[in-house]
Amino acid sequence: MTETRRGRPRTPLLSRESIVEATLQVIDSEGVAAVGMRSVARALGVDAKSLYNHVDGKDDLLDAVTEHLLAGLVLPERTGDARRDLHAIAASFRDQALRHPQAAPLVLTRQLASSQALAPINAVLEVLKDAGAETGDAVHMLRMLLATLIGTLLREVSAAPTFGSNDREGTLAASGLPALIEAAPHLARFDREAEFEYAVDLAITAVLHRIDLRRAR
Amino acid sequence: MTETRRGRPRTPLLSRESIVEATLQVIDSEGVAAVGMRSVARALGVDAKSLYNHVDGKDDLLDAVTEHLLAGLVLPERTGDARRDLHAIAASFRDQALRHPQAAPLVLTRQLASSQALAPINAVLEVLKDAGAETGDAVHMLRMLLATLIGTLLREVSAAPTFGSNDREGTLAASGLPALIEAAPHLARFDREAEFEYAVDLAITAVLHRIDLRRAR
DNA sequence: ACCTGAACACCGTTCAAGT
DNA sequence: ACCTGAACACCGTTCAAGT
Repeated sequence: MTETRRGRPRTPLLSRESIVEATLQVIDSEGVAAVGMRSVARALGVDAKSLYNHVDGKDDLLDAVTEHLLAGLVLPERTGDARRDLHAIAASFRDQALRHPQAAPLVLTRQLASSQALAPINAVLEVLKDAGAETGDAVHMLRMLLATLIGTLLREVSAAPTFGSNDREGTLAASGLPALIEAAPHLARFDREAEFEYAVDLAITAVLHRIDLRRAR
Repeated sequence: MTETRRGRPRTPLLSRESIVEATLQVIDSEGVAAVGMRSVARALGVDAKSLYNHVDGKDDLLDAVTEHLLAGLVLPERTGDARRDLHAIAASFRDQALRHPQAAPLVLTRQLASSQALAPINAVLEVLKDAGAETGDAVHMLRMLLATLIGTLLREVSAAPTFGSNDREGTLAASGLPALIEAAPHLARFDREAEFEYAVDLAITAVLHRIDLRRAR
């Protein structure tokens, strides 16, 4: 009966964006394992069920966070030097992934068909193509570069097993494995930045080298 | 008072080993997300709380599964050919990881100081050293190889974003990104075995090439 | 359109029993 | 030594309200 009654508008308390930001707060302060409908809602001073008006569920929430992070990636200007350009793309991906270190596993691990994820892919393909790679090869190279990048970063945020960093040397020394014992001092130290540079540089070198080989027929 | 009374021995229903095996059954049939104290106990016809007599909690249970899988890795015989040997180690790692495809993320992702994990590390270091790598370099190379291996396998079991496989070409075509559109047909196909060979071979080639460079001073 | 109360079917884990 | 009943403090999610 009173359908025409224009009630107070009441600006909405929540939005997908504000929920994503609150989730990032939870992740930054308590880790990704602490993310839940209830914890995120608490950070917003709201009931957990309210989130369902803006988000499809927990899984969709985590997708939204991942997408948000990927969207923040800033692609570097092309310089014309393939090595420099690939390096710059990798570096900006790393920068973005490490802006919220606790959230990194999301970005590195979640399968996302999102358009946000496509821009960096396109950028890498462009560089490879201009460097002389045939399209089919470029895709294989892209995948190899991505694998190295992801594997390296996963390790850096220490969610992957590479057995170094704070492995106490004792375990290694007690292993009875000679090559391991000899390398123990090196395995015990881990310079994140240097390790990233090393792995990415090696991968890029390999790719560019292979392009040259193919071009020479 | 009746302490001397030797009651029926009653062979225990559970063991750490049997629990691990039941967990693998759950993982194989319902995925790693379905693992829980209750689901594993159900597979054993036992109450969930009983598991706590053999396992420290859910996290320790998953560690035990990871360790069990790593322990099953069979290292190949050395042939003297570094390339062949590295390839064989990578292949046996992949074989083991794919024996329980749903469990692969565990093996690829869980930080484990376990001695089970050390044997393959030692094997790679040995090959690199015999190929002429200085110990410090060998550790960097090991980490790079591992990163590529893990990144590739994560993608293969489709827990990592590389944007191919069943990405419908439509999304790519609609992206408006030229290099992506051109590569769409290649991005849409993904031969697991071939992709693995390609990435691992590229990484191994890069490492062996760098060893040669260093040896030449 | 957006938020919540009541409610449901789950979790992992502790601890005091029981045998 | 090993297993469980009772119990606790959690989960994600649905649905029928309320405004």
